[in-house]
Amino acid sequence: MGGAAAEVIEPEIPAGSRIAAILDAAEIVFARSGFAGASVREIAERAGVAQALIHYHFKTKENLFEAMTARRSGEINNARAAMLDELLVNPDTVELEHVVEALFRPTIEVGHSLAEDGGGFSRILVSVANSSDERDKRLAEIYYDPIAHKFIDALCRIEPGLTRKDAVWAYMFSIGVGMTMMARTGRSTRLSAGECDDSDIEDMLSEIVIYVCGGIRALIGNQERNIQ
Amino acid sequence: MGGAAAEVIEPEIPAGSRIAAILDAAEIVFARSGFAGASVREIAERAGVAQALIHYHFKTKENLFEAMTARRSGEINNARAAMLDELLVNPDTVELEHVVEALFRPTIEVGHSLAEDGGGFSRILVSVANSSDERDKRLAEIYYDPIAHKFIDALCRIEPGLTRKDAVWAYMFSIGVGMTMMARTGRSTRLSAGECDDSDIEDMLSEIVIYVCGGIRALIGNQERNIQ
DNA sequence: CCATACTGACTGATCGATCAGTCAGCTACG
DNA sequence: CGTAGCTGACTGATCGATCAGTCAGTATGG
Repeated sequence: MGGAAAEVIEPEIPAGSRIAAILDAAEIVFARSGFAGASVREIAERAGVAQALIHYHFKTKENLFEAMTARRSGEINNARAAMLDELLVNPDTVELEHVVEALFRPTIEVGHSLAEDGGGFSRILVSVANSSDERDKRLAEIYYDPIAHKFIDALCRIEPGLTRKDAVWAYMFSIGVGMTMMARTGRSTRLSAGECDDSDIEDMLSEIVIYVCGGIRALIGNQERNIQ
Repeated sequence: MGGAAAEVIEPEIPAGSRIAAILDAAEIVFARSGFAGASVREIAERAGVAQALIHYHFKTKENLFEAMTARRSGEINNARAAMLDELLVNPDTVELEHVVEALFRPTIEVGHSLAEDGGGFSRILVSVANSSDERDKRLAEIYYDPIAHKFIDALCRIEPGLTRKDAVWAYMFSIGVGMTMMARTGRSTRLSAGECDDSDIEDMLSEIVIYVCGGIRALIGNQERNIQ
């Protein structure tokens, strides 16, 4: 019930260290089994360290989960912010498609780095974003609300016909579409008998950009209809 | 691994029975804590039965989870199919908006029946749909792929400009948008300072229909651009 | 010499599952 | 009618396994 008082963890993790090994292992295990389903023992085993070392560095399983989330979402959101800022240097030439691209591309590029099946952090991101669990909601608020506001502001700037309210809906719905991409369940492949391969990320992303931009522009159109 | 040989469970559950009480309790507990996070003990306690009774009726925790999923998804998908079939009686007058409405409305109406915060089965649906876990993927395939094919077929019929491939993408992306609605994390409310209330289901649904139809129509437009 | 990094051995709690056994109700037979 | 035989529903007690977390103690490098 703490409320607003929450701080971002970002403690400089030296690559190649045991701590990094633990976080890598945690990413794989949490991605496969979820928070409750994962065991600290398995993470320790995969990282090649004693279980007690995890508690030594991170104190609790929850802290470990947060540290792992913080590391990757830092990477992702720095890349997103950089792409967005670069676009907004010349605001008049920015197209909606560019903003949507900046929203999704960093997520898939770092999210699929680890784990043998390319699932990695993306899977964790999906479950955190969709969870009603208090822990997950808190993480979403701390690590993803700031960048969300940046993108919502950008939408309002480059599409002046969009109300603030519709911009928030547009953002939420678009993130929902992105979840389809990141969950990587193989369902689209199954439903299409192979035509829609959700492991072909480039193809999928180009379809998503078309769909999402169409959705956002429809919200603008609707607003104009309401005014007239 | 098993493969195609999977059967739909649908064993006629008498309402008011102890079995129904167990399923109701399971729905609430699984929705709040997920599969791994939920305990059979807590479900038994909430249902007011001995823990052993759950194992007597369902044998394993997994079977219980499947039975619970089967019951609600049966309800939801029967309603969806009925709405869709009624629309397709007069295929020429059907608008895309009607199909999208048929896709989402039954889900929210039965999905929010149980559980104090109105979360109920919707939350379970979200996690099953986005999970890469084998158990969840199997459930999605058995209980949701058939209705998915129906909707994809309907999209192709009423929007002839849509290729089969883009219809599958359209379906997947739209389901992704629907997840935003069903997860009910309160994030849209937070990001909009109250303007976008994700507990106001009617408002949310009307925005979703606009967005989703815009997205689908954009995929049609893109196909035409490719041909020219 | 001392702090930091690290470990093996351990704890109490909780997990899903199993067990023998109770009990109400039904059937069959004399 | 009555009672023996049987069944399905259900329970309390308890199983071994596994969980997150603790702690005393060791190794190591500046």
